[in-house]
Amino acid sequence: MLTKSSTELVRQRNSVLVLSVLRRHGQLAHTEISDFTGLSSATISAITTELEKAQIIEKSEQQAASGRGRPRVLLRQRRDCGYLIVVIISSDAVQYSLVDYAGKLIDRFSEERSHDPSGAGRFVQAVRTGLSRILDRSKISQEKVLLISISSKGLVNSTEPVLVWSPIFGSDQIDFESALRPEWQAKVILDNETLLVAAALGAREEIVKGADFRSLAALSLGHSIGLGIVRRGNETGQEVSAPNFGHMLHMAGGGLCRCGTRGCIEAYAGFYAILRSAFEVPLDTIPAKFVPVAELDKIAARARQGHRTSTFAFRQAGLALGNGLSRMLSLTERMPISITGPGTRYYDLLRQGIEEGLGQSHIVRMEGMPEIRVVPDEPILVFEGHLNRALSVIDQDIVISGVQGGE
Amino acid sequence: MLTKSSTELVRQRNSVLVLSVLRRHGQLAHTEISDFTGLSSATISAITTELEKAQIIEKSEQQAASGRGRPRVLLRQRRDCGYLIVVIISSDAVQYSLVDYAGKLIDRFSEERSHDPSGAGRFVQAVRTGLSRILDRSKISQEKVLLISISSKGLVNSTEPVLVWSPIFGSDQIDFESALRPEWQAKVILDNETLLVAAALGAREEIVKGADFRSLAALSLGHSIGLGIVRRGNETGQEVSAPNFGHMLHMAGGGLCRCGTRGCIEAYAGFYAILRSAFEVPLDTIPAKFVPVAELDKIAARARQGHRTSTFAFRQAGLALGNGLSRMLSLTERMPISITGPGTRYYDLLRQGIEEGLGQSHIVRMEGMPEIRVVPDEPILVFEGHLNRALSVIDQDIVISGVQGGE
DNA sequence: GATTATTTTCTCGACAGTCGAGAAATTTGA
DNA sequence: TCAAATTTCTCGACTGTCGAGAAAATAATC
Repeated sequence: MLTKSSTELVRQRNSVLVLSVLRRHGQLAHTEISDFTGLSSATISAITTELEKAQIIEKSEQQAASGRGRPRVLLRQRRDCGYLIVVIISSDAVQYSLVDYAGKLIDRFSEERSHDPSGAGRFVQAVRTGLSRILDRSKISQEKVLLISISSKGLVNSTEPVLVWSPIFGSDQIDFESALRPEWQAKVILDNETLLVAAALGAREEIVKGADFRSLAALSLGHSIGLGIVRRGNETGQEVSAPNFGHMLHMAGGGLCRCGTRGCIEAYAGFYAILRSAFEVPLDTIPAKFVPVAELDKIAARARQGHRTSTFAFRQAGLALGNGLSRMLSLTERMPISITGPGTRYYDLLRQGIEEGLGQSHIVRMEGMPEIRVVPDEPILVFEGHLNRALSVIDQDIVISGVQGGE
Repeated sequence: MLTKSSTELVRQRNSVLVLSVLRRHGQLAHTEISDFTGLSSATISAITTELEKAQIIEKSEQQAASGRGRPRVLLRQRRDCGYLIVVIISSDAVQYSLVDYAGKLIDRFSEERSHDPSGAGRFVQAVRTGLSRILDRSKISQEKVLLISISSKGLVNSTEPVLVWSPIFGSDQIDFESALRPEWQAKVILDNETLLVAAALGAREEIVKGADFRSLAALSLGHSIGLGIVRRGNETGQEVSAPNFGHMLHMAGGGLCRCGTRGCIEAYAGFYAILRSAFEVPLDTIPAKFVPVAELDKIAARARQGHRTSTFAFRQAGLALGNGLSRMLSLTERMPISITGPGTRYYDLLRQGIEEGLGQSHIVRMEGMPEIRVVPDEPILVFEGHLNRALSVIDQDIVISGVQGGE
C-alpha cells in the first residue's frame, strides 16, 4: 500500500541523508555535504543549523586548512549526543561494548558463559547485570543510552527482538524487549550474527563499487552454519536477511542434527558433524554439545596427509554447503559469496566439495560458478555490522523524534 | 545509498497515490479520494485539476446521487489516455490482449504456436506480427500504446525484458526490448508467469487483510514448475520475485531434467516426470517434450484406484515439492502457499507427499505446517497480475513524464 | 600594509507543495 | 421560499528547496 507524502517528510529524509554522509565520511564542511548529498547549499545551512540547535551535531574547532579563501568549518556528530551498547553473544562468552554516537569504542569487556543448558532465564539475568555493569563503569546516565544492539547465532524474529531458535537454547525463546524494558528505555534490536557480517561486507562493497553493487551473501562456518544475504534496496539503503540456512534440509532422512531434525546442512557441515563423520560414528548419533577447535585441527591435519575418512568428512561437508548454496542461488539472483568464520581455516579441504555441490545445479551450470571469497576475520565484521546498523537506526530515530524537541 | 528528496517528488508520489486509489476503487468523488489517501481536500483539488488538464482523468457525467447536499462529481481515468498490450506466452499458444487505460479488455485473440524447437528467431518474428495484428484490428495509433507486458514461464532477467531460460527455448535468450524497439516506442516489460500469479494473489490478499498482509507464495504445477513470492515492501507497495524453483536441486545425481541437469525438482514433479516414474522408465531417460493432460489423467485414475506405481509417482512428486518448499521457507519467512496450475487436479494425490516433504525440515517442525490453499483458475490470475503490474507502471510513468507536458 | 582574488558560509526572495478554514455551490426537505 | 446538508473550491499560512548574490575570512600580490 502506498502512503501519502508531505513536505515535512522531505525534510526528515534529507536530514537523515545529511547524518548518513557525515557518518560515512567523518567530519565534513558545509560544501562537502552539499556535494555528497546533492542538496543545495542553502538547504544544508537550514538542516545543519537545525541539527546543531538540537545538539546532534557540532562545529569542530579543528579548522581544515584548505588553501586560500574563507576557511571551512567542519561539522561532526556530537559524541555525547547519545550512546550505544553492543552485545555480542557467542557460544562461549558474551561481549559488551559501549560506543558513543560518533562510533568510537569507549569501554568493552567479555564475560564467560556458563555452559549449563537449563538457563535461558538465568542467561537473560546475566545479560541484565552485564548491561548494568558497563553502564556503571562509564558513569553515563541511563537515558543517554539510545540503543542496545544484540547479536546471536540462530533464528531471529524479523520485526521484534526475539530469539526464536538458537544453537544453545533451542526453541527456548528469549524476548529481549520484554526482558530489558523494565530497566531500560533504550530501543532494543536483535540481529543474527551472520546477517551483520553480510551487512558489513555489503557496506564495504558499496563503498568500492558504488551504484554497481547489487547483492552479496556471507556464509559463516563454525560449530553452526550461518548465512546472511544483503541486497541493494530501491532507495532505502540495503536490505539484509538472515535465512535459517544451517537448518535447511540437505538430504531427507539424513544425519541427525543438533536441532533434532534429520538431514540439515549443519548435520553435515557443522564442526560436530565433520567430527562425527571423520570418526565414522553412525549418523544418527546425538551430536556433541561442543567440539574444541584443536580436535578439528587434528582431523584436518590428517586429511591433508591423505587420510581417507578425514578427507571424506570435509568433502561431505563441502557438498552439503555447495548444494545448499546452489539452492539459495536458485531462489535469489546470482551473487558473490564470502566465506567467513573459524571454519575458513579448513577451506582448502572444503573447497572441492563446495564447488562440486554447486556444480550439480541447473542455475550454476547456466550462469557459471559464483565468485567465492574467503574473509577470515569474522569478529571484526560482526562489530562493524553492529555499528553500521545501530548507528543508522539511531540517526533515523533521532531525526524523527528529537529535532524539534532539542531547543 | 540514500538519495535526496524534494517537494516536487512529494507531488509526484501523491499523484501516483491518487491514481492508484482511483484504479483500485473505480470512479471516485473528490471527498472519497481524500478519505482513501489521507490527503486534504485542498490537495486533492490541486492534484486532480492538474491530472484533468493533462487529460489523464476526467469528470464522469454520471452523477452519484448521494442524498441532499451538493452532488458529488465522480472522477475516473480517461480510457483513451493510453493503451496496454498483454502478451501471454504459454507452451502451446500466444495470447494477445488489448486493454485500455481503465483496465477494460478491448480485443483479444490467440495464435497457435509452432512446436518446432529451432525457432527462437522465428518466434520473435511471430510475436512482432501478432502485435501488429492486434493494433491494426483496433485502429488505435501506435503512439497510444504505452506499454507491452509480456509473460512466459522460465527465468527472466530482473531488470531488463530478457528471457534468460525457458522450457521451450532453453538457454536461447530472447531480448524483447531490442526485438521490439525498432517498431515500438512503448515500454516493454517481461515477467515470469507465476510471478504474476503471486502478484495477483497478493493484491487480492491485501484488499482482504489490509496492513496485516505480509507475504505469500504461489506454486504453479504443470508440465513445468513455477514459484512466485510476494512480500509487502516498506512503502513502495509489494515486492515480487520469481525464483528458479523448478530447477532448484532436489536430489544430487537424481533424475534427468529437461534442462539437462540431474535432480531438479521438475524432474520429479513436472508432468513428464510423473509419467516417467509411473511407467518405471529409468530416471536418466530423456524427458518427453510434451505430455497430453489426458495421459496424466489416466495415471491419476489408476492411482485413485490404488495402483501402486501410479500412486508412488505422485507421492514422489509431492515429496520433491514439499522438500523444495521447505527449503524455500528456510530462506524466507513463514508464509502461506497457494497452489495453482493444471496440476491442481491431482492435488488429492500429491498432498500427502507434499506435507511429508515439508515436515522433514527443521523450519516446519518448529513453526508448523504453512497454510496451503488450492486456487485452480490460473489463467485468470495471470491476466489479473498483468493488469495490476502494467497499469501501475503506466501510472508511474505517466505522472513522471506527462503531467506538465499535458497542457 | 593595503588590495585583490578566492573560497566558504550565510541570507533573501522565488517557487512548489500541503493543510485548515471557510466561502461558494447545489441539492433535499420543510 | 428558505434552511439544512453536503460537496467542491479558494485563500492564506506554513514548510521546504533552490539559485543568486551578499558577507565573511583567508592567501596571494603589489
